[in-house]
Amino acid sequence: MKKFSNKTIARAFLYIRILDDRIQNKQKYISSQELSDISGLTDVQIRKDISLFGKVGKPRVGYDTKELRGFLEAFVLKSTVRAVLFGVGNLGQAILKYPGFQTEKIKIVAAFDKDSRKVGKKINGVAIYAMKDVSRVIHRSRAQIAIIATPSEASQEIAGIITKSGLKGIINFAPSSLVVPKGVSVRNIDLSIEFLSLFYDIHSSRKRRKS
Amino acid sequence: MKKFSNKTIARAFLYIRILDDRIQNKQKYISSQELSDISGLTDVQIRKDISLFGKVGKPRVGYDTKELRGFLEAFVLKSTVRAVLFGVGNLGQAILKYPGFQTEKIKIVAAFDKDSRKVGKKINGVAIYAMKDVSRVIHRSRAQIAIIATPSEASQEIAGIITKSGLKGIINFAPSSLVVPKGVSVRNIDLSIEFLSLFYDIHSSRKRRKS
DNA sequence: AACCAATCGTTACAATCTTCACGATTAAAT
DNA sequence: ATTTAATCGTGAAGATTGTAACGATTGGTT
Repeated sequence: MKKFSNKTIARAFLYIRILDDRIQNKQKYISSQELSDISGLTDVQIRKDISLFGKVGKPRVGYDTKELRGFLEAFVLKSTVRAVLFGVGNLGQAILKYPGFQTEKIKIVAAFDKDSRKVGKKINGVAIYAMKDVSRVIHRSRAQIAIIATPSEASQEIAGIITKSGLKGIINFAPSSLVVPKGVSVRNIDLSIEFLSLFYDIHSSRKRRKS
Repeated sequence: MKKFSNKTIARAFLYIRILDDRIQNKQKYISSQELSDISGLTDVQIRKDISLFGKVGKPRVGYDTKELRGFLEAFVLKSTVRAVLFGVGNLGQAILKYPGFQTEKIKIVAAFDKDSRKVGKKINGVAIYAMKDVSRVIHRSRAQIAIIATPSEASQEIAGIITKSGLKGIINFAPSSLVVPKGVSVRNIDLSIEFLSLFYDIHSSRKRRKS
């Protein structure tokens, strides 16, 4: 399979979202310039990204919104992503209700929590299970990635459970670094670091750039 | 002021957090190798990052944990960050209770919500105000950055209110791109994109790297 | 005192990512 | 039919980021 960089892929998803919005508004074509205005990226970068996947734009016109949407999707969005969630506190519940997942091909198929009062309930249609059922539920639901939204103290232990169950991808919201076996991908989403680096950005540089 | 790259700064915050943990455990020294094992970054990168700030390591011993902590902090963490939050739904409440903020120098000083039933309440010690009071509360609280945790539809309008109030930094959790004046920094935290790109990562490349 | 091993700091190198410059293409106007 | 203007696609240059190699320093060992 041809390999595209992480950054290109992340931008491709952004383009797809913008395209979905324009398709809904019955817009037939969109130029790299317009995509640039919306996304904050440069028009050249957008053309370059898209051209990595293939030639699909029409000179003088731009890109056919539906065609480009389908084109990008074929490369990056082959199937629905099924995820399981660990930790149904505020953050976990926020994730279960996250609006971006409704339209995207992301489905949270099960949740787990230590609190026995939560077990057996459903939130936004997703059932909450006890920790002892993790392995069984993961296999039965054919989950592909896991989300850790527990307190930091529990995150490493849960990462172990997750990898033992065979999952190869983890999104970690706990402010901790996880040790995982080779072959497992981790994305750390660290709110503190986002805050602090934004703050640093504001204070250090007066001539601003887009993030 | 000397300028460091965003990536270096983000890693510096990560080092600080690791150091805090080790300082709590009374560990006196730490090597770049140990930092590497914990963080997943290479030891060379760590030494290089740290050396950008200055010479502070001791050959054959490593870095004095407290000294390095203080050293990094002096460069990147000059003062407490005061933030206001827009939208007190699940995500907003998760942010208000986010454990990473307790120890870090991040303080959420006020929250806003359209829902009049929420206005006047407090969550985790943070008062919730009505939207009409935004400007007044921002100025009185001397907030520096804003967090958008509202539905997407509202995010652009709120970004306008925020920038009119003079804030220069926005963290946007809504799956939308914001148009802001020059001089305002935006960090988009887009959960869909994180999920999808992790999923792509798992499927495309079999020879894995750390993220 | 001399040696050894661990560790930092740094220069040079490599890889990745972005921007630039410009030719190619095509719809519309005349 | 010709011209024009908008837009794409892309090879080359430039910028940024990460890696490797290795000398310099120092605590411990003999």
